[in-house]
Amino acid sequence: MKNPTGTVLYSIEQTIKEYRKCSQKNISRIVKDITIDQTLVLIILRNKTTSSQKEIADLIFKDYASITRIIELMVKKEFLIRTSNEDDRRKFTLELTAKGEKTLDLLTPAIQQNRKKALKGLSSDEIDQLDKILHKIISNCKTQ
Amino acid sequence: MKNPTGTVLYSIEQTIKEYRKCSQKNISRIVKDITIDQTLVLIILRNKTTSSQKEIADLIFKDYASITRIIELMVKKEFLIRTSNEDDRRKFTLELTAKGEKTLDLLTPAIQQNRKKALKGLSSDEIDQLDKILHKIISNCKTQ
DNA sequence: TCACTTTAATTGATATATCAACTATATTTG
DNA sequence: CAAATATAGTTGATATATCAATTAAAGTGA
Repeated sequence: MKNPTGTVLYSIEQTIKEYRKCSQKNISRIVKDITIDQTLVLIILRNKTTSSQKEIADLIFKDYASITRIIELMVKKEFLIRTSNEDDRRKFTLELTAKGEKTLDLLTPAIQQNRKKALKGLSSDEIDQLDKILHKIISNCKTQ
Repeated sequence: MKNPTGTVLYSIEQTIKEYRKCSQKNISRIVKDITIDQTLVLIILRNKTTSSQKEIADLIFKDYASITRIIELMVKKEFLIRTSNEDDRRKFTLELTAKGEKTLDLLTPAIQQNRKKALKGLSSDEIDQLDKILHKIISNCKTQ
């Protein structure tokens, strides 16, 4: 393997890119006009309808600015309804529309299949090991 | 740890994001006006001045369209010189300018430090393990 | 209560990601 | 050789990433 950096960090980047590419392809087969990031937002909001944009951003490691624009698109495409939160008028309440629900239902099998496919042949021991090492790297990067 | 997907794939994404954020911050301290992707292109071109845009794209998993635009910016900022290749006139030859060389020299210690910091406390055994598992995932994603 | 600080979200600017359509040049094949 | 095909790169459109500056609403403390 030619690796211009000579570090495993390069493999991490390669992995996530391959996974995203493959996931997007499978999702697009079923629903055109939705991205995997938008799908992830649907997943988050289905479980917890009270999420604010900040909570979503923190949950999926995105900038608030990115979330603003993703949500905006999803509202325009009628996957979501955004209403201002009366308890805290800086916030919004985000909910799936019927179309959003239906879309997520349609995509759920593909999403599960994508994950299963990516992790095929890995023992739960290997996955635990992987997660542990990754979190060590995350913590290293965070300590400044 | 709250993980909305419940899979390690989420940790992979988180890891690369933290690493990129941390790397960009340290690079920006030294050279303003350069991105980590541009830095990576400098690194690649220093080792092998004959690289075409396609070769660079394949090496760092980027779309040809992305490379076109990254190179364009780097030429504009005078990090690179782009000349058309007489052997194959579809291609270009890319070379670092003196400014590109100097910039990379300036950044090299920070780049090495970033990598070292991210992987601090990991045994070479763990790193091998990590790389092996990641390549299994990559290969899973590629087999369609 | 009023000034100060913090928080949630937005906006503008710029960089990158991705897909599709396209141009120009090379290569292959009948 | 001519037609078909493949390759290298570009361009347009749209989505996301990131930073900095800004707005509006809460929260805090004297």
